[in-house]
Amino acid sequence: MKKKISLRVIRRISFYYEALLKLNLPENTYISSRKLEEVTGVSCNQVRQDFFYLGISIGKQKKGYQVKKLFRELKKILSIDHSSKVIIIGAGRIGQALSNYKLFKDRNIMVTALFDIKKELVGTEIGKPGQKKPVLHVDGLEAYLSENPDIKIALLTVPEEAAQETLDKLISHGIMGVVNFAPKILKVPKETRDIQLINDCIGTSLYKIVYLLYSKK
Amino acid sequence: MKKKISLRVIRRISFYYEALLKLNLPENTYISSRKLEEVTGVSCNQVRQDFFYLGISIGKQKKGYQVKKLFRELKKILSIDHSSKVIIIGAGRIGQALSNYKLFKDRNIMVTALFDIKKELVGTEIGKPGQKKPVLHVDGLEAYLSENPDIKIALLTVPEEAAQETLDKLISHGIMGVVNFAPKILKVPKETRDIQLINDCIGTSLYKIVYLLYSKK
DNA sequence: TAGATTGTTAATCGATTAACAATC
DNA sequence: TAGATTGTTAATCGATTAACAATC
Repeated sequence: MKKKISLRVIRRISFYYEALLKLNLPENTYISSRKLEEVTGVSCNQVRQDFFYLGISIGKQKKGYQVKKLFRELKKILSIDHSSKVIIIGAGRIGQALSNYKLFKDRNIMVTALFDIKKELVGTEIGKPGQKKPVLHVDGLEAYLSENPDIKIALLTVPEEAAQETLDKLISHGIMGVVNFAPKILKVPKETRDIQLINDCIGTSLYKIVYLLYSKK
Repeated sequence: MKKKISLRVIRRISFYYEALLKLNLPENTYISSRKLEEVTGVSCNQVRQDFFYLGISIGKQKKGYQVKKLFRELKKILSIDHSSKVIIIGAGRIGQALSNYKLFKDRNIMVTALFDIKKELVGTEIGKPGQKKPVLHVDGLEAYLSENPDIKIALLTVPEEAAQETLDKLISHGIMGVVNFAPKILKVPKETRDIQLINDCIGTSLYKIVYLLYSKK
C-alpha cells in the first residue's frame, strides 16, 4: 500500500545520501536544501519536493535538516538500513574490481562469494586480507543458494556470450534481483515472477557521450 | 539549429541499433515497429513516435523499415557514422576490461591508448595480438593529446581518490567528453566550457536493485 | 526584528500513450 | 480486396519548476 517511488527519485535520494557521506558532517549539524543543491546539482526546489513527496518532514526553518535524522530517513527509503548479501557471477576483471569496492560498506551490502568456471580462478580468494571472498565453481551455485536463502541479489559480470544463459540459471535458482554488467541488454523470461533486472551496460554511456560530443550542429 | 534530442531518446535509439546488430537481418529485409517492440521492450507507438520526431520517414506500410536504411539513419543520429578515438585513463582491472570490449567496433570507437602511473603497467601493452594498445604514463598525457588533437573523449577508470583531480587535468588538456566509471560522482569545474561528463558509477544501480527488492510493502 | 528556509500548492513543461486516417 | 502498418495528431500522464505563506 506504499506510495510508488520512481527510480528517478531513488537515484536522487542516492545522490543526497552519497553527498552526506562525503561531507561527513557532525550528526547534530543541519544541512539546507540550498546546500544539498550545491553538492548534488539537484535544485533545492526538487530536493524539497522529493522530501515532501516521501514524507520526510524533519526540516527546521532557517536551519535545514538535521544530518543524523536525514541519514536515517534516506537509509530507510533506500532500504539500506539493513544488510543485504550479494554474490558476483564472473570473477574476471570486472567481477574482481567490484568485489573490492569499498562503497559496498556504506550501503550495507556484503559480497559473500564470487562464482566462475575457470579452473585457475575456482578455489582462490579475492580481496585484501581480512575481507577475502572465495571464488566458487558455478556448478555449486544451486547448493550455495539453498544454504544461503537470504541471498537474493547477483551481480553479473560474465562474458557477453554467457550472460543470458547465466541470468536464466540464476533466476531458476531463486535469485530475485540482478544487475547486469555485461555489454549486452538482457531480458528476463516472460513467465518468471517479479524478477528485478537492471542492465548497467557501459554501452549506453558510450552512445551518449559520442552523441553529446559529435552531433553538435 | 538542430532539434533538441534528449538523452532518453538517444538511449532508445541505441537500443534499436543494438537490436538490429543482434538480429543480423539481411540488409534488404524489413522490420516493423511491432518487431522492434518485441526485441527492445520499447512500445511500437514509442518507436514510431521517436522516428517521427527524428524525421526518420522511411517506413513502408504493411512492411516496416528497411534494415539497411534504418541502420544508416540510426547511425547518423548516434553520430557513429564516423570513427571516434578515445583514451582510457587508468589501466587497472576496469580499464583493461574496457579496452578489450569488442562492442567498440560496432560503434566506430577506437581505443588508442591507456594511461596509468604504475611502474609495472607503464610500457606494457594491453589486448589481443593485432589490437594491442600501449599503456603510457599519465605525465605524457598533455604531449599525447597535442599530437592527437582528434581525441576528444576519455574513459575514466582511476581509483576514487584520484578521480576528480584526473578529470580536472583531462579538461585542462583539451578533453571534451568524459565517462566516469569511478564509484564517485564527479563534477566539472564551473568555469569550464562545454565539457560533457557522464557519471556511470555502479553505485546507482546497486541502490536501485536494493530498493526494488527490499522496499516491497 | 529581519532574513532565511521550510512545506506545500499551482503552473509549466516534457514525455508517453492512444487513436486513427491513409495506404500499400 | 482485407489486413497490416505507417505517419501524425491529440490526450494523458508524470515530473520539474516556480511561487509563496508560514515561521523559526
